[in-house]
Amino acid sequence: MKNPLEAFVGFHLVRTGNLGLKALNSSYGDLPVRHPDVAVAMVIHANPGITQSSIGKMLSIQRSNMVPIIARLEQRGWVERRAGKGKTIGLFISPDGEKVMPALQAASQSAEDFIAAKIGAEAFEQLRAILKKIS
Amino acid sequence: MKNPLEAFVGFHLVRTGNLGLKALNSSYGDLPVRHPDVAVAMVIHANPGITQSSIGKMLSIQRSNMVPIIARLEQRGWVERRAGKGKTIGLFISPDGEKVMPALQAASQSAEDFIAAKIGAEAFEQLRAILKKIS
DNA sequence: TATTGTTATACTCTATAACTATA
DNA sequence: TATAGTTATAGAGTATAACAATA
Repeated sequence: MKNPLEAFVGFHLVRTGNLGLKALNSSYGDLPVRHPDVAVAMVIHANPGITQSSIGKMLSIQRSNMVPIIARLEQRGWVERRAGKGKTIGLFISPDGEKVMPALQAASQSAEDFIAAKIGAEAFEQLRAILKKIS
Repeated sequence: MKNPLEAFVGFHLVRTGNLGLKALNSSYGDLPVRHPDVAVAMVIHANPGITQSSIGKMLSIQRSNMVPIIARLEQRGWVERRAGKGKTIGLFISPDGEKVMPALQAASQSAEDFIAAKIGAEAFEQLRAILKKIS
């Protein structure tokens, strides 16, 4: 049976995007997070005091869709909000958040390993370089 | 501002997958289709008489999620169903479907061009080769 | 028992519009 | 005006369970 979609990068991107999604979310195991939560936590961790809007721009997440993500992270006590200029709110990883960050990093890394094992180390590195070019 | 996710292929895949999704769906313009419809139509076109289940396996779409896709294609008169062995139903592109296939192909190709323009022809070909390796 | 088609449903993620508050 | 945060809502896509029909 022929798969005519193999020639189309667009369709491939959609499918492999879903593969990445499943790899990431299954890697979290019992951790009560989804992949956007982890991504946002990592960005806050690397940029203490960053605002929701800035994170949204960095990760291509709409402002409105940032709200429930931050709310979850705050509710778990992993992220703190401190008033900034105007209506802005600075975001910081809390002490409890610092404790869980290594687990989040390790889980994300295991998803990386899963993908690398699936396509081979060489293709994996090429893929990383190209995707980096896109964003 | 640092973006720690640039190091993670998994997150990249999710984001670029969404990029591919938007590129594809916006390329269809006035055509009353979404990207799964086009993908399925292309597979039927390349494999006359194929069953829903086989398409689902090829494209990683659940059996249950194939139902509304086929229903839409049939309702538009682009796809015909003919009884096969047992409970199986063979799928075929109808004459009306044949007429619209070039437009679907062209639209999908324009999405390809959009992505290629975004990352450059060289990276695009590398990307195609690697993604082909995944599926 | 295994496969196919189907229905119903829940969940995740994204998109849009509109509102308030601040500069 | 422009930006930040928020609320509400709609839509697309995926996942799961359960059922009937056929081999």
